[in-house]
Amino acid sequence: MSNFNESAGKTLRHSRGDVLAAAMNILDEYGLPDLTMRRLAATLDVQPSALYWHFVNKQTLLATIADEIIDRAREVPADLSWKSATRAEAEALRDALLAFRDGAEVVSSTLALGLGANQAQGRLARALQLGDFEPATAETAAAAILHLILGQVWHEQQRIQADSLGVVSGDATATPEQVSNGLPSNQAFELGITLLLEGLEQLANTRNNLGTVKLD
Amino acid sequence: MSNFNESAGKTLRHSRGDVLAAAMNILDEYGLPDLTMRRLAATLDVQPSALYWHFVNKQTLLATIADEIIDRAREVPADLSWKSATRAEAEALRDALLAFRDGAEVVSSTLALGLGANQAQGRLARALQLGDFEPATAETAAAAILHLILGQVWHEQQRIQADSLGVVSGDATATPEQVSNGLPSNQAFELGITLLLEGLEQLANTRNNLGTVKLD
DNA sequence: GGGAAACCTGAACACTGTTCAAGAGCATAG
DNA sequence: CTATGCTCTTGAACAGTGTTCAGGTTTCCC
Repeated sequence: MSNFNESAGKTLRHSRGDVLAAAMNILDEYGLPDLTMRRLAATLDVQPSALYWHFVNKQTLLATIADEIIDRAREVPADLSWKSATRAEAEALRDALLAFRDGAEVVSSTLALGLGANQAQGRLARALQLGDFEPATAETAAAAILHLILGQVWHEQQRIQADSLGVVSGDATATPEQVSNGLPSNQAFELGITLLLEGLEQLANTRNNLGTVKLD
Repeated sequence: MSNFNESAGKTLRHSRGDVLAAAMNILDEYGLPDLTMRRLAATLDVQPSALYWHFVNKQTLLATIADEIIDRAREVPADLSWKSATRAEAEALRDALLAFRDGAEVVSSTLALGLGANQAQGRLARALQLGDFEPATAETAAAAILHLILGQVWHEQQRIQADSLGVVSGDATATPEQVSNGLPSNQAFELGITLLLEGLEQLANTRNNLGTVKLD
């Protein structure tokens, strides 16, 4: 039999973590549409059916990836006000999503299917609890912030990919920052959560001063 | 040859509008996963390839559906303040999304791909312009509101479908309103846009009083 | 009637996720 | 040192997806 294994390929018998890592590598390098079970199996030198021993579904694979993506969001300082803490959590979450190609879409989908990625909302809600909001209010506001972040980053990552391809948008040499006459992504994100945080502070004030809240 | 056409089936030669209508019917009755080109063709008594004369892609079909969904959003009164007008537009948009099964997911996807559904953001931005916000600010705030609506309605419609199936969530006879200890959908939506609108009003005030805006 | 445009057929291509019986590889116990 | 059992993989197939294309109809209009 051949004795020297050239090209360093055949590493037999992978673990669930190996499959997850390989999947996240494909996702980050080639994007979500290229993350197919057959391709994933090929990079592991394995038949596609072998993957189903580690993950019962492709959906649970994606959910695990989503959990891992948001698990990598950095910790925020513990001695912040509710407002700064919430903003810091939001920024950490945004960065975590941006750190992975198509990260927002993956997390969005699995969150919409109710599978995973609850930790994101949990962290935001915990930061909000530092203010004296009712639990249901904090949880709902956290969901709102999360939806805002996911929508914006999804949009942003889509445009990154569209720009990487040769998609010309009408005029040649279009201003790279504002495609649809809005603010650039960073400022758009900052504006969004600032608006929500200001709104929440207003809510806290009226609650403390009047005891009841009057909307609009 | 047979002379009486029984079972009232064969209506030959459809138009683009027919295909669109049939597709929207499948979407509303059976959901997005069941909206396949083969099934659509079958309901029209046509081969799948025939559909590609009317729509070059399935994606453009979905984009057209998305446009149609938000086109059906009701008009809002013209004599409102920027705040009431924006809220009214947001509610009209939400209702339009809820009126169609998986409406939020369809609009979300096609909007993320930059294909259509810009009218939604346009209407929100136009309402915001009634306040004296800078155009870029109004456009960005409109995008934020849109993302919030899409995220919440997507989540809501997902749960509607999950509840229609036999998905039990831990405890039997779980409270039908709040699954993850947040507010019910209507109030969650109301809270979300109220926060954004209050934040915007605060922004307008500080701008008018100080000439410059200080965040956080 | 003739010509052009609108619309459709039939068959294939290149994929996708998923299932299943069967078989290797490897550790632990007798 | 063989045997039992668990972990992981094979190979082949199934049922489904969006899409293409050359060649036919049917319908409208001059």
